[in-house]
Amino acid sequence: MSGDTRARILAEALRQFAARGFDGTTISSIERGVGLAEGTGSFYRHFPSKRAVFDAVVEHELARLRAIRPEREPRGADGGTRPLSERVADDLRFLREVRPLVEILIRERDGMPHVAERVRDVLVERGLAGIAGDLATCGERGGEDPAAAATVLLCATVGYFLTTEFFGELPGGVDVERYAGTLARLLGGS
Amino acid sequence: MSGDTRARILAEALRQFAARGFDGTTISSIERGVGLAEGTGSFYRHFPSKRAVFDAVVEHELARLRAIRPEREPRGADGGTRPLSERVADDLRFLREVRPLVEILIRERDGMPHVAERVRDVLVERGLAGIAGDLATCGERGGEDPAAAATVLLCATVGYFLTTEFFGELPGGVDVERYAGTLARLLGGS
DNA sequence: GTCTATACGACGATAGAC
DNA sequence: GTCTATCGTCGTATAGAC
Repeated sequence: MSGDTRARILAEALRQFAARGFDGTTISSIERGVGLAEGTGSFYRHFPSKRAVFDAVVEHELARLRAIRPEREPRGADGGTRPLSERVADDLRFLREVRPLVEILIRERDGMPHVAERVRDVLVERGLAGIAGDLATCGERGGEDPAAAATVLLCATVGYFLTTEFFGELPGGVDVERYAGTLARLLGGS
Repeated sequence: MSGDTRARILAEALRQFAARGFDGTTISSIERGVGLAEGTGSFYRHFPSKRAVFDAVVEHELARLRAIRPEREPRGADGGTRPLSERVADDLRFLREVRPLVEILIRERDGMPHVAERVRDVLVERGLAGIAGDLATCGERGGEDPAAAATVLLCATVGYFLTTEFFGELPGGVDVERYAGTLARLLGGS
């Protein structure tokens, strides 16, 4: 039960960094969160510094997200191209998993530009490439400017996620399925 | 030159709160930013506490944004309905003005839920209502679900803003005009 | 591996001279 | 209205007993 204290610190630190930021999180509050006595330096038996646990949290999250990122243009045997609306719904589910790291990135992106770049790589770069592929393999109209249409698809997806997560429920209460369906329809997919 | 120290503190505090957050901003750094000697309590001759200047900054920004928010469904004499793409570009220009307050809101939204609600009102609520009006007055197709189409328009606009501001340049380098034009075309507007 | 105790610095805030 | 000086508190981190 005590051998995995390091892992419990990692999970607790992720929660607190995402909720209250780096400065708003204290060693004492992490200790309390994992059941250690507050104010004692027991934390330091597992990590050498606050910054060290922060870096470890980011690395751990990046590795986890790379593992669960939805596959684009599946190379599997089925080969069937799923409707665009289902792919948008996939992306929105994936974005929910990314939320803690995005929360950390938004608060702490100054002073950690390398992390910003790696998150950007996982989310934006691969997202756009995959979305452009979606539009192509679906054979849908991208209009006269398919590259810009792919950008619209990406921004509309990320925008729905950020707006609902950071500003609360959307007016009109458009849920994920309805949103994904409408977006796909506007882009010409089913 | 010294009578407006209070106003200079307000402007400097806005900059620092947006760039480094509430905790990351110190009274000393504000004093230094406005030319006062660092570490002296001169700040306190103008505001009673750090929290007080924070609240004043938020109020000041909210008032400024309400004043410059782009008018929807103009009641002016011209009466001409501008193309949807120009309205999207208007919104994106407005969002650039909102950036400091959004930056503050994203970092500090816990512990100031009333502010989150007021910003949400200025941006999302009125934004959606105005956008729905845009779609209606433009007489464009919203597809089979005009309300959801309006939500897509809003999220695509906010998403472009947040993605470029927080994650840097978009891959493919789609600029504002190209993005606004493509988005309007997909929604059926010119 | 967890505790007691503490050193050290940073920051918010106040008192009071000028 | 700005400065000098200082108090109190909190947070990171370390030393060392158990």
